[in-house]
Amino acid sequence: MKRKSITSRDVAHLAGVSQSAVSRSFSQASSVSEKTRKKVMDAARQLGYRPNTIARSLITRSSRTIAVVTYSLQNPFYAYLLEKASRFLQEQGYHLLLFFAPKNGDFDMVVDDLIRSQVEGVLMLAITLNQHQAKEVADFGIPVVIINRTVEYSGISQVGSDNYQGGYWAGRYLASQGCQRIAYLAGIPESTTNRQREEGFKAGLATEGQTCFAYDVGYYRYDEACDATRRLFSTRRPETMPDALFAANDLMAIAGMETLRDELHLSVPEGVSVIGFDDMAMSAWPSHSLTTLQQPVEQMIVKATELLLNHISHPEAPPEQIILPVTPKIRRSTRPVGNPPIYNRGDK
Amino acid sequence: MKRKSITSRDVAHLAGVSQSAVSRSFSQASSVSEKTRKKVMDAARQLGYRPNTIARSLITRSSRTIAVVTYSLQNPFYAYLLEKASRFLQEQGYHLLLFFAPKNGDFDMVVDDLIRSQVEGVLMLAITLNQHQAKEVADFGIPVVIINRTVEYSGISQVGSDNYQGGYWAGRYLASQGCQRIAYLAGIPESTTNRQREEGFKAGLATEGQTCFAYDVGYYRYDEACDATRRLFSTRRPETMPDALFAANDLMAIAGMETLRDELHLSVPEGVSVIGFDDMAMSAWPSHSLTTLQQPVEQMIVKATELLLNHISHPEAPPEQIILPVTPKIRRSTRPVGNPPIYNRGDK
DNA sequence: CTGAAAGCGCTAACAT
DNA sequence: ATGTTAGCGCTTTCAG
Repeated sequence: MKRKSITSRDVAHLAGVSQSAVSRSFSQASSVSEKTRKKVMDAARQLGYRPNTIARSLITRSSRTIAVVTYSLQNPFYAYLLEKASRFLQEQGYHLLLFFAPKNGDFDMVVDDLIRSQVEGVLMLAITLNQHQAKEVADFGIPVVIINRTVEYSGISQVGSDNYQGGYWAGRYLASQGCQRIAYLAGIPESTTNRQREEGFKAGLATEGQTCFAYDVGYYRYDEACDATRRLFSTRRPETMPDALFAANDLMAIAGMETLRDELHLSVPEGVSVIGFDDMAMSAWPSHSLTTLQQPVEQMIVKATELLLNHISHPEAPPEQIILPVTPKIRRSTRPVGNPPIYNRGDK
Repeated sequence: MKRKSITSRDVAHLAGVSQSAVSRSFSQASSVSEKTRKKVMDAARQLGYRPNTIARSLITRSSRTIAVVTYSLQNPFYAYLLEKASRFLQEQGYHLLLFFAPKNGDFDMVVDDLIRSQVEGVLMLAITLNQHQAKEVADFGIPVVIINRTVEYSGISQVGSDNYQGGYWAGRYLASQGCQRIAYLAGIPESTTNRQREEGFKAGLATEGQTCFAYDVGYYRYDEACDATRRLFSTRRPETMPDALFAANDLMAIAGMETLRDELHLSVPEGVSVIGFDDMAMSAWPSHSLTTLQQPVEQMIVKATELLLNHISHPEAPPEQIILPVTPKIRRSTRPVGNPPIYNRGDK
């Protein structure tokens, strides 16, 4: 980038005004006469001048940039969150710096990078900062809002949905429907989302006098969830085989269904009822038609971005934790109430 | 952002060295004695100092930032492209500024914003710049690489895959398999990807003496593709109903299959063969098992980012157009060769 | 190897 | 309303 750029000085020369007149002309509410502004704008157009955002940021000490940190876009739910949030922030005149959390877990570098970049705020999508990292960002005075994950550090704002309630609904619904052997397919075990969904689920089962029949871990990933499903249903004896599956997110629920149907030759919902969590767009597609707990994406984004913007303009505003309700979406991956399970495992 | 930040001056004071010594200590290959560097680093740690990237960019005239412009992440294929590209660039030490092209098509503002941001390069995912916009960016001296879309402006580098060849394969394969009435489900009609795929497709059909039996437009979107499929198959007379469908991308192909199976009660592949384009992760899932043309994502990203980085370091390097081969993935959405089509439209 | 000094391109008082 | 001046926090000559 050694290309010499056109500066406000150049424009000033050509327009025959002072350099600050140029600056003023390009800032919204500054006192410039229409005449000078016009002269400046003409000269600017002629030279192809653009104000240098970096120089402006340096002096105003505001980058108008927000960092969005995410881990993976493999899960369409997060791609959706990202797009929504980005568009919103972009409309508010912010720039978006995108960071992916490294797969190797070297998150400290990202945090460091974040801080150096002078971003005015950080939006985290389902990323857990540890204590130390969270404090580092907070101590630096950068507002952070975490979406869909929580962190044990009260200094940070978080918005998520009611995972416990969702899990509770799933557990209770399956049990009340006559499912007898209900399995749980966990996300990342130590994640708060997973823990809350799991606890809620167990509490829901308990209302019907049941406990979790089987448990495996899919780490919120498609392929891992396929494996876990195989393990969960790897028995030949019907009495040890689950007749329902609650997965901690939709991606895993769909992986479960695919594996059940295609590999294990078990039918959904006749043989096994399946419930997910999130309600991604594709969960509603006919081939999946997944019963799930819908997270209010729109609301989450609105709340999170509002919160972030508010923290930016009012640094002393106390952190908030917002929990939004989830909505059960009953589709065709669960049996209608009362129907007994039917096994029809193929023999090939 | 009125929070007063710790500057290199503060660190210099504490460490008892000059401000430039601090600067040197934080830049990789600068002549500083280990002793001074240590003093500086200690002081820096103590104060929680981070070099201000903005100030650095201003003076070095290099922001180490690349803009990624995309239109939508609704299509998982693009989410995947974005993640791959971002991670790669991030590993190269670049920051990523993410821009979404506004839905209302007001792309000029984004272009302007891009330029002001002093990004060193622009990576466009499936976004068409018009002549004027392309020139604007190029004239400013910012290298641009467009992935998976082409633009009629020779001053810009582009990397895509062989759309014509892919379309050709699809057309020829379906025709040679015995399909008689092959329909085309177009993406955005005027997009180059669509035009090339369509032309190749027709050429492929022609080798078997066929022409495109029916045509409709899905704009590369799921819901639009469902509608288009309904229109395409809205006949009662078997001889006017297509027996195969080639969609310009996987998302539409899947939409087609879903609609065919669930609404129209036509089976795939027995009643209708379906081929897509892209090979998204989910296309391989059992429930879709979509025959498609695989784009070499990994390669596309590698080539595109290499090209971009190269243009950044060698501004005079001429633009290149790279076309990568696609690979047919034959799955279960197409009939094995020779099997005659079977209609089994349900009557509900 | 290190410090002093001169800016990068812009905004924001401060005068006029 | 406009020009002048002083930096924003840093890198980079240039001396020493």
